[in-house]
Amino acid sequence: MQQERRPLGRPRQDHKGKPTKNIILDVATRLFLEQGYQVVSMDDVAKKCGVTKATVYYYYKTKADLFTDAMVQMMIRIRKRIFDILSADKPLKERLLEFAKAHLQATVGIDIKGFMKEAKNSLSSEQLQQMKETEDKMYEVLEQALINAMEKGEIPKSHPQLGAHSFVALLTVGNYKDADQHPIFPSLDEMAKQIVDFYWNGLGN
Amino acid sequence: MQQERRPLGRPRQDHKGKPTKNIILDVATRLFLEQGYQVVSMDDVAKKCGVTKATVYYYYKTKADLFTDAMVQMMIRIRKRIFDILSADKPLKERLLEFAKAHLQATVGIDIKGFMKEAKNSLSSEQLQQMKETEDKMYEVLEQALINAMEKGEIPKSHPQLGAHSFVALLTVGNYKDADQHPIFPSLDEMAKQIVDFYWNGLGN
Amino acid sequence: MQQERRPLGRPRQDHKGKPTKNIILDVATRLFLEQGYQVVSMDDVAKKCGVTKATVYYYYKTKADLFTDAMVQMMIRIRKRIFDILSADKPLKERLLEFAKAHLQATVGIDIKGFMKEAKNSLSSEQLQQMKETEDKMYEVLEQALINAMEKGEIPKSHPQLGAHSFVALLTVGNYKDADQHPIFPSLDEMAKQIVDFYWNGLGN
Amino acid sequence: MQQERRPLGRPRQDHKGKPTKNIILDVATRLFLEQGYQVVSMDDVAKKCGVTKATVYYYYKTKADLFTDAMVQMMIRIRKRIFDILSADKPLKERLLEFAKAHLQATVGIDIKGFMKEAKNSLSSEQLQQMKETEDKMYEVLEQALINAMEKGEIPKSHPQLGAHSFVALLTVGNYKDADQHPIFPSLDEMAKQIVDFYWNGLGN
DNA sequence: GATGAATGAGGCTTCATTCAT
DNA sequence: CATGAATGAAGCCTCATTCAT
Repeated sequence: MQQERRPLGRPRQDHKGKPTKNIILDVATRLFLEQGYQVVSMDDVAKKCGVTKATVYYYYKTKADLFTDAMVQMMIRIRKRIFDILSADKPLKERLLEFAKAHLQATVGIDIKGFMKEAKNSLSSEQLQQMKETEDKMYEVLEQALINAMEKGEIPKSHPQLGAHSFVALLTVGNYKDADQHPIFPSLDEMAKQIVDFYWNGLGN
Repeated sequence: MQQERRPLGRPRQDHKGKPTKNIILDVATRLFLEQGYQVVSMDDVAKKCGVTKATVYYYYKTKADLFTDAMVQMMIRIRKRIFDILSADKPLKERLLEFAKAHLQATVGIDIKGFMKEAKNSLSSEQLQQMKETEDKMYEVLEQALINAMEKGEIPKSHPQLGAHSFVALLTVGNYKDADQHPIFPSLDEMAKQIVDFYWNGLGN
Repeated sequence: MQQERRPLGRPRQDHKGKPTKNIILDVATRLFLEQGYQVVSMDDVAKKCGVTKATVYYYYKTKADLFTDAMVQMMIRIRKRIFDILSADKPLKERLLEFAKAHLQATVGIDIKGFMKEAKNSLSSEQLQQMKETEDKMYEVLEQALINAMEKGEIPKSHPQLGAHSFVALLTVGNYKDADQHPIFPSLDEMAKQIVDFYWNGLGN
Repeated sequence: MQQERRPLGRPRQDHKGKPTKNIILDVATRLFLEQGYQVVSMDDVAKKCGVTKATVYYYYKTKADLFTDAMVQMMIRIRKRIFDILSADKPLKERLLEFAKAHLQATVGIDIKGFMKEAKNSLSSEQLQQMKETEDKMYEVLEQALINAMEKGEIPKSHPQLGAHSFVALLTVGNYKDADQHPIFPSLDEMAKQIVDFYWNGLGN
């Protein structure tokens, strides 16, 4: 239950102690996020884990299963982190700023839509459904925070679902780099601040 | 060893009007947008075109070439459409609304970032660069419209690049559907209006 | 999308004795020698082995790998046989005669030069180097026998490397057949004798 | 992408006045000798000639035809050169030395045996026969020179066919390079001299 | 003469998946 | 638990060849 606290810096290759199934899931998550569903092969996962393909299949019946589990678990973890950040006893704007910073620091941009399009032909409808539902729950956390803020009069009443999705959509702007690899703002903090300011205006404040 | 005679060669000119190369490019564009780079096979493209794989390779030396050309040409077309819409002699907000409607009507969400991540290991750096540059030019059209509006005092001065990317990012919200396949707003027009309103506030108006 | 169930997987152990990898290597060696690198396809090899292409790739990552291993192992075997023949306690000329007979009986003419030219664009430089070195070691065995004979005064002192290569070159004459399929001498033994006599003179005896 | 750009400024090989068919044959000969039958494609030949594949097919009905013609014409040219060299009014040994030098200077080692093995599955039996016959005629020139020398008492009487083939076989030693790319003798002239000396002894002189 | 367009066949390689051990 | 061995399917790409123009 207790999520291990990640020290700052890179996650290392060091799979000591962890049960094999967890190693596989972690490695798979990272690979899928970095390269996409199709490009990552079961053998890639196995090799990075230091086991054989057959072992991966021992834990996950199909690649689609592994992918679904990886994405779902990841979204659950993200939801928890979002929840923690948004539960702090601070003004909403400050909480959103922290949310933005955390999201932009994550090396991977979580583009569920993109992943779903790529995998849509390979996943069963149950699996797609399961991912969709987990994704929805992620957004609900943010929605709820907006609803609470509206009820407390911290922000004007408006469509909370639109608000939640807009915020996450705006965050993707932070990952943009132009043809010369320059991001829109040089520092992550500046980027986060600008996005939140823009968003805050958009909410009607 | 005897060679068998086979009925090969150029079939009688089958003039349906469009040159084969264009057919291929159009079909490929559609398939790539719908399913992503990896999932679409050269054979898929060929079959949908009613030609053989070899014919596709006659016009495009590699799958990466076909993909790059498809994406670049598409972005050029989109840029033209954006330019036309934004060149109208109307208040900016109305032009943006039209932009939004047009974009949401297009069956495809143009998620260049997602495509690039998926294809990044398959494309040459020249190809990636070419796509990036074309993408930048797309955004520049919107940026320029924002700059003009700022100079005319139609909107407050702010970071036009951020503004351009934010707008496009917000549009993606329009494609969202929840686990029950419900979009955030039932009608496209309503969706577009809400997004533009939100955006308009974000610009500081 | 539903995956179909297929009856794949490891078939019941079909122990004919030789491990599959050895079968593949042996068959590949024979095919490459008979037909050359380019003409032999991985599928040819697989079919002659009674396995599928994928099985061949399970043991050899590329065709070039399979070829290199096949040629190297073969040259090592040949070197051993040459060594055995030349190690006998007999006059050099008799040993050379036996060498010649053995070589002419072998169905394959070992034309490393030819193989290398054909494969040179397909092999990595490491692979070419490995083959070259193994080839050199083959010749060294014959060189050493010549050096020993020179030291014992059995033949006049001369350039042993030239001597070794000349002998092998002369042996290729034995495989010549004219347009009517007639060899130069009707019997192998006669052919061998004539070549060795010619060679023996050439050495200056 | 546009790929026109044909009309002006093509830095192509300058095949001046020669008729197209000759250009094709010359280019094909060179390519086949350098790389072998299988590796050279009709398109390779066409491109090096500055024409299209269809043009090559206009002159040669099949690749096997082109190959056969190329090889046969080449062997005829070689036969002429051998004939010229061997017709000089000099002692046989000197003529052989010149033969050897000329052969070793030619960039390509003419290994008909190797070519035939590689092409054997692709050529018709008529084509194989034709090449064989032309090859035989090449050797006959040398045979005849040996016969004449025997009749003049310049060399002992022996089997002229064996003598001819042995000489050509020995010449291949001149092209050998070890794993470090060192030939047996550093200079071509020295190599030729050593080979001819060895051969001369072999003839029984 | 020469070419542009097209094709069927086939070659190399990868991959998800299976199953006996 | 874990793996080694195997496979069918499919994907990318090349090539000899053909034929209308």
